[in-house]
Amino acid sequence: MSAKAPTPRKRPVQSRSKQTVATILQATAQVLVQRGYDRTTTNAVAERAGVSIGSLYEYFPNKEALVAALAEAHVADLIERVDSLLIQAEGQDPPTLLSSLIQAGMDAHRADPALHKVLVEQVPRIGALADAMDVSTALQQRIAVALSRRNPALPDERIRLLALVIETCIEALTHRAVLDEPEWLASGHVEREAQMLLEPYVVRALKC
Amino acid sequence: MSAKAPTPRKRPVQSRSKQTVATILQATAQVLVQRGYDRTTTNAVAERAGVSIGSLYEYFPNKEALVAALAEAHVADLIERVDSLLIQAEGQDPPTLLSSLIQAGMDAHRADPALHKVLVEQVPRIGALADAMDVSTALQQRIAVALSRRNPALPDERIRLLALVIETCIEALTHRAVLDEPEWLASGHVEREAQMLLEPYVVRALKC
Amino acid sequence: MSAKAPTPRKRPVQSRSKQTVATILQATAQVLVQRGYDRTTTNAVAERAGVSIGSLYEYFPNKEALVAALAEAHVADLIERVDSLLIQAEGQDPPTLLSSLIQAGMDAHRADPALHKVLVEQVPRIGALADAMDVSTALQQRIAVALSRRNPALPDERIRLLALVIETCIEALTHRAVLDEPEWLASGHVEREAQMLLEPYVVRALKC
Amino acid sequence: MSAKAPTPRKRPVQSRSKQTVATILQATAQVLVQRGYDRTTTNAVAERAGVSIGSLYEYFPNKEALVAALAEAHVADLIERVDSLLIQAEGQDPPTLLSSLIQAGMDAHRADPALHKVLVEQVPRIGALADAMDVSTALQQRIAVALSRRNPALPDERIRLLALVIETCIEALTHRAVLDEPEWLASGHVEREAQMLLEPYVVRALKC
DNA sequence: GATGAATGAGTCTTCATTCAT
DNA sequence: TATGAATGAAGACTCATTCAT
Repeated sequence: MSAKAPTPRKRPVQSRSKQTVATILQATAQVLVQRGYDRTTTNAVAERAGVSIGSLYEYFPNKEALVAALAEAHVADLIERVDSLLIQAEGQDPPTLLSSLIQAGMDAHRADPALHKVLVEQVPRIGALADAMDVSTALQQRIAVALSRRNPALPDERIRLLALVIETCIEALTHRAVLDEPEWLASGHVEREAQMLLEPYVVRALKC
Repeated sequence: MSAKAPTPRKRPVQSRSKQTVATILQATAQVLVQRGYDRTTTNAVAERAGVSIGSLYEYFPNKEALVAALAEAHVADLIERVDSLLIQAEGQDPPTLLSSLIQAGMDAHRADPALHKVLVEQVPRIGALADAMDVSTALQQRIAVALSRRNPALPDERIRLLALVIETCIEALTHRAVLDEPEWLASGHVEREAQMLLEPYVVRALKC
Repeated sequence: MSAKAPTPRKRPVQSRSKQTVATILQATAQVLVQRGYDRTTTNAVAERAGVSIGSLYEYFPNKEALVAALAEAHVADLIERVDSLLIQAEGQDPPTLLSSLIQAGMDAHRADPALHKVLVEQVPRIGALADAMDVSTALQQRIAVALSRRNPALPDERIRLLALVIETCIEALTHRAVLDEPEWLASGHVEREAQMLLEPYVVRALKC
Repeated sequence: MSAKAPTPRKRPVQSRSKQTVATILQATAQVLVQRGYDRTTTNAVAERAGVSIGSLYEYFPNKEALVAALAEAHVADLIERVDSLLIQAEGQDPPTLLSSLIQAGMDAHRADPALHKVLVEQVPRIGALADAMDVSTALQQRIAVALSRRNPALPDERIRLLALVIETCIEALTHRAVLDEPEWLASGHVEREAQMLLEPYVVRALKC
């Protein structure tokens, strides 16, 4: 719960170590979802993972690093999904691109919404955790690149602002749907609405 | 930080105790901004407020309630601003209404952005805190009413979905601006962009 | 919960003060029975009594004195009952005397068994409280006097030992009945048994 | 001291931790005798035991459980003594049986009278502590069995009442002697007196 | 006398982290 | 590498008691 200067720990190289790390991260996710961040203790995680608390600290220097690793994995997964959809959308027109982005955002959050909720609502965005959970910056960069390809004439700042607006709204709508209105997420209402909201905006912006 | 059965506390009635409560809440905000939620201790708050720890617990049963009271006040202030702008926008056309909403959101967050940032990023949305910080529901209801006046023919669910989209996007853009791009907030870029994004969407939706 | 050197407080002389003291003692008994000694707080007593905490401390220097006063009253009541029965038993033969003693003990404990139970089981016998709750010494003296009248030839130490045995057993049987077997108390079984136990013992002892 | 939901603690399995638990219990007894129950703090116990406060809480969830464990051990020791004497008294006549019971009671209390006094006079009979300190029930059962063997014809309720009277008186006389008149305990006076009191009663009761 | 807001020393208890085995 | 017993700093919270009004 505090911020020390953690001793750097070894990265797992052997497969057994990798397995241990994976087990610990799974346990972290489970305990996090069950108890919330504050009531998640490293001891509980170790017990759930079936490893000793000493072993846990062999791989993670402190609690923050533990949760950060989990958050990083979660974020990496999300980024990966977006990337793969962006590749498919290569060369498509702006509305289709947008649709892919929306799809990617929604899909990503459907993966483990309970974990996502805890990470968003309870994990303090501070220190290493802030960085680990910063998915927005990465997404905005990718969106900026995609937009820039559609209209290379647009000034850089304009592109960045557009990307910010698009990414912010998709993420926010997805979160709101996941957290508050799961049925609207499932029924595709939110998806459709996002498209209706963003399509005119993007199309017009790319024309200028 | 969890579900206790806290002793019910007395409500401040005399002016002396009202002053004490106000002082404690001010101190809470200061310590929260300075240290973050986790490192905020009730003892530190009491010390900062210049009252004894006992006095703090005279009025707040635990840390959670303390922060919740502060969050409630913050949220109430925001709601009040929106309400006053909505009254002014009474009878105006949709674009102007939208402009007022955006204005209200941005203004509200400009009031104490540092406190807002801590509340959003670090305070766990759990128990009493979750309720205290739920500004979205209240705002969506107000927006729904305003929209319904402009087009009473729209079905209720459609209105609610529209309100959700509008509120979510305004809040998200404001937050993103406050937290990540304060200069774009100051320069009015974000405001203009929000208007460009939402105006076509709202206008078209109200016509159906 | 500790032992300071309490400032001596004034004794109530006016009738209003006496009333207040009585009210406070009643409240003490109620809270004590409801919560047990440890969880009895002076604030709760004051609130229950309908007086301010300041007023309570006007009459009782500390928590210990408060409970001690209650215990003293309880004990005085018990002693009074025994005395009145002993006067009636004046001049009667030993079995009748014994019967009166047993009767007195049982009756006394039937008065407010719940309070009695708390005083016996939870109030720490320490400092002023130890004295306040020492009913045994007083009773043994009275019993010793009564026995001595029946057989003045018995040496003093023998008398004291007899009184100790008699008083101890009556008190213990009554307590056990009150606390564990109320139905045997109500049905008179314990009373009869005590008589059967003590009568031969007393009769024989007084003959030597 | 009330109804919490204490985290379940680990049972000591390794010899190292068994030693720790034993040390903590010893320290508890010492602090209890020195300071009394109220002024006994878990920190003081840990310090006296030479272990960290964390280690104490590793094995005992709270102060109540700590003292309860000690009381249990004390009571178990007492029961064991009675059992061993009862086995020796197997087949002996009632007066001898009675003598053994009295002997057992007195001996048991001679073991650590100071601790016994604190447990009896200051530890609140509440929650886990009430159970831990309930030696009477166990003793009465044993006495009932022994009596029943001497006269199987007696109805069960009669047996239980006899056992209650015998146990109550022996315990009370022993306590009184230990707490108030140690010299009469040492000289054997109390022992002799108890025999004189109970022998006629028991002999007569078993004949009916 | 009465009031009740304020006090703060003192406790219990947790849990991230270390280190002897 | 693994274990898990031990650590202890740190923090939440209570309640007997005081004293300004």
